[in-house]
Amino acid sequence: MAQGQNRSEHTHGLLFLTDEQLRKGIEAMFFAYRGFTADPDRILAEKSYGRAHHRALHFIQRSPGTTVNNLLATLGVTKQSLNRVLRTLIEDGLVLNEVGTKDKRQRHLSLTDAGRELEQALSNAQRDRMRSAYRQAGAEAVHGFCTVLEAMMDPELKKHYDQLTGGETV
Amino acid sequence: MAQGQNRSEHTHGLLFLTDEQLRKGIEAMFFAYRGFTADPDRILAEKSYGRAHHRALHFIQRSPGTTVNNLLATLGVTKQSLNRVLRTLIEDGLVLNEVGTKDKRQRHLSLTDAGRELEQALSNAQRDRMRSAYRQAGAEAVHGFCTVLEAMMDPELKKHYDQLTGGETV
DNA sequence: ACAATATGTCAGTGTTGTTGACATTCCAAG
DNA sequence: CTTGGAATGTCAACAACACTGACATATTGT
Repeated sequence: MAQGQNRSEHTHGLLFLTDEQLRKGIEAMFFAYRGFTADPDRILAEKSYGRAHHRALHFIQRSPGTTVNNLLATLGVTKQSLNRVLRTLIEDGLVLNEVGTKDKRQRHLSLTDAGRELEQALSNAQRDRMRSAYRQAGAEAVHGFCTVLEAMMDPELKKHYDQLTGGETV
Repeated sequence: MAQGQNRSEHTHGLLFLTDEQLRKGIEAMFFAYRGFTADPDRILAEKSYGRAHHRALHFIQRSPGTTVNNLLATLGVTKQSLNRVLRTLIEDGLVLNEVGTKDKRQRHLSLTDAGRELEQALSNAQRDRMRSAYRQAGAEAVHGFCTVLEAMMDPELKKHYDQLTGGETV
C-alpha cells in the first residue's frame, strides 16, 4: 500500500526476479545474521559459553518441561552434540533435568532461576536489536519480513516453528 | 517512515512490539537461516568444502579482482581463517591469485572457469529457494524483508552491503 | 634508511558439529 | 513375562571453522 513505485513485475502478481535481486536478498541474510548474533555472542563470550548454549536456553525457556528428544528435533543437531552443551548447563546449575512422571525414560528440561537470568540477558540483547530494526522498518515491513522467512524454512523445521509460535503471522 | 503513531505498545496486549512478536522474529531468523544454507551445504558436502568456501566464492564472484584485505573486511574473519580456505580454493584451481599491478603487495582474487561453475551451482541452489520464498510471499513482503534485514546489520557491515548492492532497496 | 602495509604461514586452542559404538532404563506388545 | 524398541546418556574420534600469537617476506611511502 505505502509502496511508492509499483514496478511492472508486480502487476501480474508474479514477480520477475532478477538474479541480482535474489543475490541481494542472499547477502542481506548473510550480513543481517551476523548482526542478529553479535549482541548475545558478546555476553556468551564473557561466560565462556557459545551459541549452542544460547539456543538450548532459548528453546527450553520457550517450552519449559520439554524432553530431550523434542529439543533435539527443534535444534536439528545430534544428541551427542546437544548432550555436551546440556551437560555443562546442568552442571552449572542453569538447567534442571527431571525424570518424567508418565514416562520415566524421558527427561523434562527447565530453567533454574540462574538459567532464566542468563536467558533473559541474552534475549534482551537480541530483542533490543530486533526492536530497533522493527521500529526503523515499520509494521508492514515486519509482516513481510516474517512472511518471507517462513517461506524459506524447510517444511520439517517450519512445523517446529509453527508449534512454537502458534502459526499466526506477526 | 510510514509508522503512524506510537501506540504505547507495552501497556496493552494487541500492539506492535510485544516480546512475543520479537521472540517470533528471532525464531524465524533461526529456522529460516537453516533453510537458507541447507541447499548449498548439500553440494558443498559432496566436494568436501564448507560454508566458508561458499562465502569466499560468492564474494569473489561479486567483486572480481578484489584484494585479500577487502575480502577479509567483508567476511569479517581473521586472515588466518580466510587463508586456510583461500589456499585450498587456489590449489584446486577455482580461484586465481594475481599480483597487483599498481601495488605489488596486493593480490587480486578472481574465479577461474571451474570456480565460476561451482559458484553458479551453489548460487543457483540458494537462489531457487529464495525465488520460491519471494514468490510465495509477494513483492511487498520482499520489500519488507530486505528493509528489516538491513536495519538489523551492524553499521560497519552495512557499509559493505551497500557497497555491494548499490544501496537501493529491492 | 625506516616504518608501515599487505600478505602468507606455523602452531596451538576452543566451539560445535559429525559418526559409530555401547549401556541403561523403561514402555508396550506379543 | 519376555522381548523389541524407544529415550536417554556417554565414550571416542574426527572435521570445519573460528580465534590468538608469533614470525617472515615483499613492497610502498616518508
